[in-house]
Amino acid sequence: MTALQKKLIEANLTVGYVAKRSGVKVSTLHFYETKGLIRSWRNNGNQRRYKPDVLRRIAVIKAAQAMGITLEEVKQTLSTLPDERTPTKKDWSALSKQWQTQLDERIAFMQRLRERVDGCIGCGCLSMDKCPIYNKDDHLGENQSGAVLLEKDT
Amino acid sequence: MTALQKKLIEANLTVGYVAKRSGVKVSTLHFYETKGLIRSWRNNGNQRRYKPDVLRRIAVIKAAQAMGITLEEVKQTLSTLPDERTPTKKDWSALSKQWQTQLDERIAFMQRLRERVDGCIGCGCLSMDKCPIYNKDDHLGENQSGAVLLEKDT
DNA sequence: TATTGACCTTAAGTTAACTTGAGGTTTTAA
DNA sequence: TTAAAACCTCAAGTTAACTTAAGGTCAATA
Repeated sequence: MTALQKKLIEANLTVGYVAKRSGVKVSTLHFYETKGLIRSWRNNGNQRRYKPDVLRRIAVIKAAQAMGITLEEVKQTLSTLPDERTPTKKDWSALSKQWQTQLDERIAFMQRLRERVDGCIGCGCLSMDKCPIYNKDDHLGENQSGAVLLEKDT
Repeated sequence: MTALQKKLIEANLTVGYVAKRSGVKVSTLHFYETKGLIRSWRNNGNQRRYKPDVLRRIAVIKAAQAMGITLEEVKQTLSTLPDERTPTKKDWSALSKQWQTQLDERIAFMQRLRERVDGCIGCGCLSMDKCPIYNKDDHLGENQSGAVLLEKDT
C-alpha cells in the first residue's frame, strides 16, 4: 500500500495532493479557503488536510467559472450545501439546477447577441438610432453589465 | 439649429457628446484611445474631436465584450477595418463574421457545459475518475482557461 | 466679461482572481 | 539522521478594464 493510497483511504488529503488532482495550484487552494469556498482542518504540524469531497467542490467551482459565474456567486450557491455532512447526490443536484437556469439565460443572451452581430453590426445602418443594438431591455441577470450596448440620449 | 445639431452636421463630436450617446464615461473614451481602440483628433484648444463612426466602434466594442471577447482581441479585429476611409457596410460585415464563429463556439461550449451540469454534477458519481467532467479535450479557443475542469494525476 | 461647465493630463486607486516571494517549519525518504 | 520536498504565513505583485482625483485650461452663455 503506497502512501498515496493510504491518504485516500484515511480521507485526509494533503494540499499538494488536492492541487495535483484538481489541477489548481496550492496557492489557489489557500486562496479559496480564505474566500470561504473550501474548508480544511489542520494536522499536528499545522498543515491542511481535506476531505475528498473538496475535489468535487473544486470541480464545481471551475465549472461555474467556465459559465461566467463569479466566485462570490459560487460561494453563495455552495453555501446551500450541508455543512455538517458530506453532500449527497441530491445536494449537488439542487446546486446544478440553480446554475442551469443561469446558463440557459446566458446561452439565450449569447444567441440574441449572435443574431445581432449578424443583423445589426453587419447591416450597415449607420444611423445608430434605428439600430436594434440599442435595445435597452436585453439584460442578463441583475449584476451583469454587458447588455446595455448603447443608450439613447435622454 | 441647436449647437448639438451643428455638431452632428459638422461631424466633429466632442468627448462629452460621444460619452452621452454611447453610454460610456469620458474616462473610458480616454482609456480606449490609449489602448488604440478608438481615435480622435484635437481642436485648437487641445480638445478631442471624433468622427461619428466612433459610435459604431464603441457599440461593436461593447457587443464584443458582452460576448466575452477581451479588449486586446477587439483591438486585433478592429485593426482589420480601413484606416483611411470610413468603414462601409462590407467592412463591418467582415468584422461580424469573425465574431460569429467565436460566438458559435462559445455557445456550443456553454451548451456542453449545461449538459454536464445536468449529467455530471447532478449525477452523484462521487468517483471523480469516471466523471465526464474530467474530459480534458473540451476547450474554447487558445487563451481560454475555463475548460479543463480537472486533470487526472499523471 | 466673467463664471460655470466641459476638457486636459498624469498618477494613483479599484476589483476579481490569483500568483510570487520571503522567511521559516514539518514531513518524508535515503 | 539529515537533507530535500512539502507546508505555513503574510505581504506584495499581476492583469484587465476601468474609475477617481488633483490641479489646471478652454469654451459657452448670462
